Amino acid sequence: MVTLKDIAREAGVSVMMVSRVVNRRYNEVSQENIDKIQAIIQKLGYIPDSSARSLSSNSSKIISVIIQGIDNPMASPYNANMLGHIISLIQARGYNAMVHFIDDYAEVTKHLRSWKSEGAIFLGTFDENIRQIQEDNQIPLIFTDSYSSVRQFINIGIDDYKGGVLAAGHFLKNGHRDFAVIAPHLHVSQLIQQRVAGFCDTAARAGFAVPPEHILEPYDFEEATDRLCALRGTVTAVFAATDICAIQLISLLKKRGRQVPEDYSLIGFDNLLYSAFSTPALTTIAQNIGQKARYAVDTLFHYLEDSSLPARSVVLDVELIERDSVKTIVRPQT
Amino acid sequence: MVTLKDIAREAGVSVMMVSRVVNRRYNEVSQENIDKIQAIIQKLGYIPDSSARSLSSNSSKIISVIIQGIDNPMASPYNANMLGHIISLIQARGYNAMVHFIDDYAEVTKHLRSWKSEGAIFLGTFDENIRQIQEDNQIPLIFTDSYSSVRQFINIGIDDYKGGVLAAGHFLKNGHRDFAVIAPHLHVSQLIQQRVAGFCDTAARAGFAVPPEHILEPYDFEEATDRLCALRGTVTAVFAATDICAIQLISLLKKRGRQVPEDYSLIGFDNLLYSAFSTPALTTIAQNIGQKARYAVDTLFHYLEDSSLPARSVVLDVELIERDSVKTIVRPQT
DNA sequence: CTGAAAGCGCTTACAG
DNA sequence: CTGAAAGCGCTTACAG
Repeated sequence: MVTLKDIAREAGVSVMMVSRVVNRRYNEVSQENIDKIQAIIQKLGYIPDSSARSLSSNSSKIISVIIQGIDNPMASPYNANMLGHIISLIQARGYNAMVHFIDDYAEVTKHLRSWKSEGAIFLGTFDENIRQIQEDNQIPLIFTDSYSSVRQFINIGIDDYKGGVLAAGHFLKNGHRDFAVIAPHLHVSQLIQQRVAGFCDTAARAGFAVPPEHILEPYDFEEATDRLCALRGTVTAVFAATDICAIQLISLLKKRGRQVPEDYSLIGFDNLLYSAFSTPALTTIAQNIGQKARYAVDTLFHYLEDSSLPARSVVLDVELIERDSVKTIVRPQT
Repeated sequence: MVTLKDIAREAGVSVMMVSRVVNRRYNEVSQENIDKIQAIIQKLGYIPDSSARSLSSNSSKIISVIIQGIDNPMASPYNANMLGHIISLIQARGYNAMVHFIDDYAEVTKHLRSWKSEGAIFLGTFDENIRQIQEDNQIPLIFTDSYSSVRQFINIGIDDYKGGVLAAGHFLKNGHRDFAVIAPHLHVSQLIQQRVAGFCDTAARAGFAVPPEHILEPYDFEEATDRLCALRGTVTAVFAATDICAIQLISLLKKRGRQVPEDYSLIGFDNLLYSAFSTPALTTIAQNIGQKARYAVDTLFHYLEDSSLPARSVVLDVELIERDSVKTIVRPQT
């Protein structure tokens, strides 16, 4: 292994001179030495040892991405996309990305500390543990899509409530009055709760409240589809709180002889790539995942540069993407 | 920050004693000291410094996952899934996963060396650079889905050729004779070439060779769909070398007024989650991504434990999953 | 079972 | 512009 010492010996200078050149502190070194040392670095293929650097300078150049769930959270295209963008952006800034799948929040601290992570970005629902995580780790922590009563925390999220409002509004505009909601993880995820609340509040305000038994939290999608089909009355419109849920629903309804949008109109949430390719193409609430990732990383580096800044959260906008999964019901004049 | 020294002072023992306890070398320490030291570790919330450990012991406990492409390679559900499984498995063994998106293979060495990665798993097409990467890095390197003329390299792949054979066989069995192939990255990816070769060889052997102009390498999918529709003759069956390609094709054909399977029968490759939910559900060649990830990680640790083992590659099996995207053509007896 | 010494490869802080 | 010294927090190798 080639070390600073090797370069120094070869160049006939001190280790410090080489260190300065490696770190581009060129104004502290004569041009002659810069040239000589760089040539030798090149020749010997010197690569700095990051762990030594981390130990002595107390800066690791590591950013951790903490993802909730240990059973392949990448099966979610949303997580996969966010992670992909985040890693790209971290790299582009010359930092290294360490990824951790976490179930037990106590693991978070262990991991962040042992590698001296300079900051962390969280994907998933950490709502309950945000306070504790923050107390244990005095580095910039960027949460995404979190809702928490903690006053000071940095969150990059979207306007989930508005998404629900838009979905309900679109159904109402198209003549729908009998609604159902399919909301995975409803009881644990405030994000899902917000989407559902936006939807239900809007429907109720228009005089068409969603009965509680029409709000389904799937145990699995097969079972939820059965429950949906078994609902009394004549539900014509279904709001699925995630696209993954919506896409599977289309296929499962089809298996039961029901068509979207003929039998059920459907609106999803997220605007994943596949939503455009389903049949029918899915009308959905779009969020811009690339933008969200960029905000998360930019915000993190913002705090890395100035840790005294006040905690500032970001709420990104959402919009309705109209495709083919909502049918218009023409009602007789009353 | 709490260090070994702090624990040692508090316990009235040497730093070495604490180090032994931390590393569970219990047979080298009296029970009395074990108990005392563990209690203090607990009380002070000691977390070992990984960079110090890496520097002094020359073992980092880091495994790098190198993924080809810098423009969000996670947009590919295949990559996302593999990465997810791989990270889970690396973690489960008490190692840390560092993820790097790479375009320039020279970056690989820089990254692996600077963090003293103990091993690496590669996703993507590194075929051309495998030899160089291996020469530069004397650690276990596990490639996936690679084809290379390098004699000694470890690859975890699937039987891509057989996948093509199965697809062609299924079409033939269902009465198809006029074929087209859509193969993204055909000219750069030997993996795709294998799939196509298996398909074309089988068709040709049955007397229904695929004309070269029927083998389409898409620039983008819109354009490829146009080219497919414009083909002379009466193509009835299309082999898409990836599911992503197949799913988009279904939707793009529909926009042009052509139905799958009525106008074109279609077989994909990979059996991604969404293949089951497309309309029609996609007949495809299945590979087991979880299994492939497991082999990759198991093989890596195998070599970590005994670096003298000979390079051994693994070829996993594939199978045809019949769904609804292939129609049977009944031909008049001749 | 226990501990003092040296060293991993780098940076910080200082003196010149 | 240059370099000698000390130290980051741990482990290795050795002596007892």
